[in-house]
Amino acid sequence: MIAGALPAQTARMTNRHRSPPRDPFPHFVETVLPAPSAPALAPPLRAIAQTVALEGGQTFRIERGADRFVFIASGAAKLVALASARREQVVAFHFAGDLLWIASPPAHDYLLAALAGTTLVTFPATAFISIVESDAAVMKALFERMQQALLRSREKSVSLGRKTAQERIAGFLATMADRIGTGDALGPQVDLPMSRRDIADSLGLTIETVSRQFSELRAAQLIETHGRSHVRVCNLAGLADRAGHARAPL
Amino acid sequence: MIAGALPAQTARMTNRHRSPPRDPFPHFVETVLPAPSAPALAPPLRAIAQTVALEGGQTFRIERGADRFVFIASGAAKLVALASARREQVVAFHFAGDLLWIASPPAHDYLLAALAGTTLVTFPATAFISIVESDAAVMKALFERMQQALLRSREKSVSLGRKTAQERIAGFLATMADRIGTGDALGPQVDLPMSRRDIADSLGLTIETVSRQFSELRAAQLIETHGRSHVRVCNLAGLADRAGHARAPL
DNA sequence: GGCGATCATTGACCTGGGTCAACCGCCGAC
DNA sequence: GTCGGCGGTTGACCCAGGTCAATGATCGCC
Repeated sequence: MIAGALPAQTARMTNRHRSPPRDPFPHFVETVLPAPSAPALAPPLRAIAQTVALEGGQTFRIERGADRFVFIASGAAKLVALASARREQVVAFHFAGDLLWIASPPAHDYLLAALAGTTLVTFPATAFISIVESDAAVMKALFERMQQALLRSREKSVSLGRKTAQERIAGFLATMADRIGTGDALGPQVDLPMSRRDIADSLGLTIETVSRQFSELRAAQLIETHGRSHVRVCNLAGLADRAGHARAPL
Repeated sequence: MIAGALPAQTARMTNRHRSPPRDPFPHFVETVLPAPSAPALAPPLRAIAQTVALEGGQTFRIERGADRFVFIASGAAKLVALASARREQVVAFHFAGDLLWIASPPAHDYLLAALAGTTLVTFPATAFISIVESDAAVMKALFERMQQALLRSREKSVSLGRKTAQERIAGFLATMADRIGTGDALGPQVDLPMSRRDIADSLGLTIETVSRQFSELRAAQLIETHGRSHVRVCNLAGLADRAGHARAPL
């Protein structure tokens, strides 16, 4: 079940920031379980929990038919659907604090790949549900997380189905500024944990197109980039504008 | 909240099959509520339920900030995100028996449009949840429906992000054969309730491309069509093959 | 049964972004 | 510091599918 490294990538993945192996389970409890529910549910959940530490580039594969819940205690990861040999679709990015659910899919295989050092707490879905199902508050919390995932996925459908390359990139950067940006909302900074390839695979584009659009947004003074991953958003409104998030007036 | 007709469409929408206005609420109860939960929950749910009958082409719009659950008692509908003036993305098709949840979206407006005569039972989301949240079995059932919606949405992302026009159409037809097909699995027949435009808006294509791909699949003997909406799948395996549903070997 | 509007199909052409290829520059290793 | 390699950028070209336009098929209506 665990973490075969993608062939080409491991060599250079160093353990620069090897953090002390602190138990991530309490973090899961306080993030996911409403306070009143925690004491009763934490012990049985801990009994079925598995903790996985991934280095950047390593993957967590879901075998066919074995649904799992995965809590991201730290780090960042991409959820990838394998359409075929050289066609991967990044279905979602997930960051520390996210809880996701990966199912046995009808049409494609999925895998979760760490973008950097990442710690996961995972549970078999059926056992997880049967522990938690009697607790309405937890089910409601789960439910709301799934709603959010569904909403994000639908927004992605709009992006993939009806937007130009520039709109997708602008929307992507605006979303990232919102989800993992630092600094004030007027000039947020983002340290992108994913490569250009990951961005391309998420937005249904190629790395070349991603790169060209970054260059255009840079030329238009909407963003500044430093190094491969650091982006400073100079004009968030302008960016959102180019993202084509048009609502019906009023 | 209700059913403004899309401007251009109402004129010809006739009430050919005007069915007697049977109360759809019991259908909701038996489809969505597990039997043991029904007696306790049905009355309070009925108190907040609104029944809506739509003719083909009429829409049910969700106003900003008012999440609703919608049960489709009969008929068929498309859930549309309004990307902008002439860019609509059909985010999902739904058929009788489906329960969906429509939220106040962050970036786009959504609306539900009937593809034919359709009966809905709708509930304000917050009130609905607070009634059912104490019932683990119902929450679990809701949860599973949302999982399925999420899975479908992710599959749509793969389709929109990484598939060719022909793969999208083949996959669409295979899915429709599965969801609303009649007859044996070897030669299922489908009566498509949606127009070519709806299909195009769902798959991120244009009507012309949809039409061309239908023609190609017809020429390849994979399907036969009669009239606008009737499709007979002659070779489901071949269709699935062209859908590019490549799983990793094994 | 025939009319007419709308939807679907087909063809000709065009373009956004994919593909292929060359180069650059960041970053970790030593 | 300098070296090497990978990831990113840039340019030239091409093609799947979008656009524009004209014709044909359905189907509700009278």
